[in-house]
Amino acid sequence: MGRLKGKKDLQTLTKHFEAFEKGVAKDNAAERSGVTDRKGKGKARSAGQVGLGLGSKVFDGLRFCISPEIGAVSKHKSWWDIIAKMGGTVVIRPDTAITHVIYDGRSAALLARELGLDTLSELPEGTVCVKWDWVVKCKMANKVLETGPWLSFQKTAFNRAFSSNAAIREGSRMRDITTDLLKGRSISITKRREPSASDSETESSKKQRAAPSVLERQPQPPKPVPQRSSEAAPTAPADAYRDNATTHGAGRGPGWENPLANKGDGLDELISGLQDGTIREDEDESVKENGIANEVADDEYEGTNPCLVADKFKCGQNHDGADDKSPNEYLARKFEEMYDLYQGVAGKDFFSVRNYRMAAGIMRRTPWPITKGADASKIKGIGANLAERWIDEFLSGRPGRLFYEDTSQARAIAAFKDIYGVGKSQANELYKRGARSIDDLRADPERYGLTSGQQVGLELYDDLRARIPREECKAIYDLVRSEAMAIDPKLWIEIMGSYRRGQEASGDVDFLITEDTEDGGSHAGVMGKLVNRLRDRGVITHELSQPHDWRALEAKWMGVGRATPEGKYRRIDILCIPFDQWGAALIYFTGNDVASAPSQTITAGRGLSMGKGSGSGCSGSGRPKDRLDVRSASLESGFWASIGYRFV
DNA sequence: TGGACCACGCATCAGT
DNA sequence: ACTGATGCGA
DNA sequence: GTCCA
Repeated sequence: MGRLKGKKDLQTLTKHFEAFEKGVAKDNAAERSGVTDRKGKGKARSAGQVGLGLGSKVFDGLRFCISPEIGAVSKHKSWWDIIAKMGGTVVIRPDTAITHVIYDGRSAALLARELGLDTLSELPEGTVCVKWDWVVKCKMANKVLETGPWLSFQKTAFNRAFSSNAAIREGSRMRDITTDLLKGRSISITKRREPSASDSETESSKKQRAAPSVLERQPQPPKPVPQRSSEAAPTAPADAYRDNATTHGAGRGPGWENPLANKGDGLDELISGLQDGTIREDEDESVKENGIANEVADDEYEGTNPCLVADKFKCGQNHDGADDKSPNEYLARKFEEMYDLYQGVAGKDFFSVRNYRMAAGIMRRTPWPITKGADASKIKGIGANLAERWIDEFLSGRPGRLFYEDTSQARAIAAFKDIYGVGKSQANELYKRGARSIDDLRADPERYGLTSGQQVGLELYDDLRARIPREECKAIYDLVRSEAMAIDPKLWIEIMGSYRRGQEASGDVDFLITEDTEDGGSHAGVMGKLVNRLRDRGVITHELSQPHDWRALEAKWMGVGRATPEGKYRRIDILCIPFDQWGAALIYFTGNDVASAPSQTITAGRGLSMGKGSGSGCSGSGRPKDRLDVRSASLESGFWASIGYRFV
């Protein structure tokens, strides 16, 4: 009887709560400035005002934790409101300053779990668990009543454990609000997870984890195509394709040779050029951002990096080795540490984390030694926050916030994030809900409300995490291609990703499919047939996402399959694209970290965008950026040249 | 002070 | 049933 | 997180 159906509930409620907190802050401000008539509308409010009279803060100094409950958003809202009106403070997660917990349920173990604690003994000493009724009575009496009759749990095991276990709390890392006022910081409970008696009592009857969502549903049968060809592609006016057609017909550019006729197409050569040792496959993220950072830094300090473009994506630049050139290597590493650490941490927004990474690049590229934060804040990209809060702390040499981060938590969350379908947000949520290992999740999947896709990810955790040997990619490719050919021999189908980059192993296998429209052909509808056939052959075993429109020229399918019934399960993506995007898509979806990631970045930096939007120049929308349709192949070579990027 | 900064398609879900 | 927001992968 | 209107 999960009171908490899923993590979504908590998230939703949290959102409401944040809104509520804002409202309270505003109200307080308004009160201070003498505005008494607030535009509140709940009956709870007026009742409270009537009952209390002005300035009567019955709950002044008390701090309440109300555990989230599903399907009760409005109830909680009114509860918060009432307590706030009575002068109390409301929090949604327990901290070291709470005085009361509102709980109407029946089991201490349940409550502990809902609070994200291992046991209630982690609550601050003296915390009282009371039923909501107590608040109501207090409100009516206009004073704080004895809690006796309204205790959530009568004097029993809980209360005993409570008082006798005070010492344990030393180890608990429940948020100490006296030292940690940081907003958004997640509460970390690192006490070893010891299943309590009540845990097993309430959980043992759980049924086996839900079966992985094996395919049972067939894609819809093909329908007649209303639209006739890619000319009608919605992404750009027909004019935009004129040029493409030319290049198209010529078929000169890299990636334009028909793979059927010519297995190794032009891009392969380009790719091989990429691999000549200066480029490391796994550099990914930091590379592109360093690119920006370099640019930024270079603006400020000309001459430090004479060969800007050339250097930018040569990831050969030492990342971890001694970089003697930089007097600020120490700081750079610290920021890289921060980036690694916070990347998986909820509560840090995308841009903040990205800036840590940028800061690392800036540090490394700043030619003069930074000795204090104030110096650094002069640099574009380093603001007051980074300078004062972080750089000064790093330079002080004292263990700072970074030092105190909980690595066991980080490790658990990192493991969760490796589950397909579980990202930063969910990984943190799972931890909050008490999970500490993959086995915890497997032992009781229902408790965590995993989606079907996530269940597949959990079920196939090891397989999906494993790299796929090139050999096996090839085997899968052959299977897929033969089915595709059986559907329509004129299809173009190419394997993408790291396989295409010549890597020895890949994380997944993805396919790009199109068909030349020249002779009226079209690959519309192929996706469904192909998936069906592969499923029948047992190549495809699980489905993770389907295209909205199986017959669209642009469609994406994601799932799991294997080359042989004994083989490991592998992630498989299939992508259909309009024919005229083939060339660009080859580059784009080959997804080379060197080519694709920085190309987005670098174009963005130059006021261009790789979005699939309009053709060139959409000033009408007032958009600051000119749009360059990269997907139009004719622009391809010119595009890459225009941004000053060369493959070799 | 508040918005821009940011790929995009699909799944899921809150709100209505 | 529909819409908009969010999370996710890549 | 920083930067800019």
